[in-house]
Amino acid sequence: MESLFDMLRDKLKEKGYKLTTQRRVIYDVFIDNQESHLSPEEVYDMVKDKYPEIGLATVYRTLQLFEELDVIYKLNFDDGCNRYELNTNTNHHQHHHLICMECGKVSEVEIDLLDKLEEKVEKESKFKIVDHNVKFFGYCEDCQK
Amino acid sequence: MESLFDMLRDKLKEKGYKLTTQRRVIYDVFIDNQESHLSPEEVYDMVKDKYPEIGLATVYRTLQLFEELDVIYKLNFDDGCNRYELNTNTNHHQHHHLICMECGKVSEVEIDLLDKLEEKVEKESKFKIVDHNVKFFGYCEDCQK
DNA sequence: ATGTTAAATGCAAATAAATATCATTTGATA
DNA sequence: TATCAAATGATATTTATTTGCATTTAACAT
Ligand SMILES: [Mn+2]
Ligand SMILES: [Mn+2]
Ligand SMILES: [Zn+2]
Ligand SMILES: [Zn+2]
Repeated sequence: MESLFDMLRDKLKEKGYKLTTQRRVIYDVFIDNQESHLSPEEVYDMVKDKYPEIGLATVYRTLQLFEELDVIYKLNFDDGCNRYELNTNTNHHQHHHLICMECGKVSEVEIDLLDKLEEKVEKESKFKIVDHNVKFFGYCEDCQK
Repeated sequence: MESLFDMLRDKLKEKGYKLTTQRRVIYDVFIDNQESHLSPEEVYDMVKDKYPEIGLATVYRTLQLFEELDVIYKLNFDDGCNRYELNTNTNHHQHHHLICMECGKVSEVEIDLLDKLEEKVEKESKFKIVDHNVKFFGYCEDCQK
C-alpha cells in the first residue's frame, strides 16, 4: 500500500509537476502538524527552519498546487487568512470544525452524519454534491462559564 | 407585529447607534435583493444610485455593524471578498448554500436537518453550539452534462 | 554522466480587500 | 435650537495574496 508521500509524488508526476525540495519540505510541515490548521505565514515560518532560502511566494504557490491536487484542504475561519490542513484520506468528509465565538479556538469533531442530508439536498435541488464543509459556532468548554 | 425595519431601528437604538440615511439606504439594498449574496463593492454600487455621496468606507463600516446586530450574515464563497445576506428571521438556520465547482454559481436549499447532528456534536464535544454554517460543493444542473 | 528544456523558484513590485485617520457633518436628546 | 457624541467621506495605510521576470533546477534523453 501507498504512503501519503507516495501519493503526493504520483499526483505530481501524473500532472507533469516536479517534485522539488521546497514541495517536499512544505509537505513535511503538514505531516508534522496534522492537528493544525496552518496559514501561509505559519507554513513559511516553519519551513524556514529546514530551508531558510525559501520564498513566501513559493509557499503560496505550493499551497495552491497542493489544494488543486487534494493533498490539503483550504479552510476559512474568518481570521484574515486562509488556513490549510492535510488530507489524510481518513479525515476527508469525516470531521467538522467547532469555532469558539469567545476565544476563537478551533476544535474538531470526528462525526459526519451528512449522508442523509446530502441525499435529501440532491433530490430537492438537482445539484450533484461532491463535498461539503460544516462549521459550528458556539462556546468551547472553557468559555461556557 | 414588528417589521424588519422596525427591528433594525430598535437594535440600533438599544446599543446607542444612530439611524442615519446611509444605514437606511444600505438596508434598503438588502431588502430589495433578498435572494443575493452581496459583496461590499456590490452594495456600494447599488447604494450610489440612491445616494451618490456615500463613501466606500461607510459601506464597510455599516456591513460590520449590521453583522454585529445580526441584521445580516457574513458568508464566504472563496471568491476574494466577503459576502452578506439579509437575516429575515425565516432564513436563519434554514438554508444552506450549494456552490458549483464548474461555474461558481451559488444556489440555496431550504432544508436544515442539522438538529440531530448538533445534538450529537454537543454531547461528544462539550461544545455549546449556537449557530452553524453548511456549504455543499458540487455541480449545478447546468454543469452536470 | 551530461546536456536540454520546461517547470519552478526567489525576489521585488503590484494588486486588491479591508481598515485606520481625521477634519467635518449629522442625528438624537434636552 | 443648542449640544455633543456618533457617524461620515476622503484619503492614506495595512495586509494578504498575486504577478513579472531573471535565474535555477528536476526530469528525461542522449
Ligand atoms: Mn480540521
Ligand atoms: Mn443564502
Ligand atoms: Zn473558547
Ligand atoms: Zn454550474
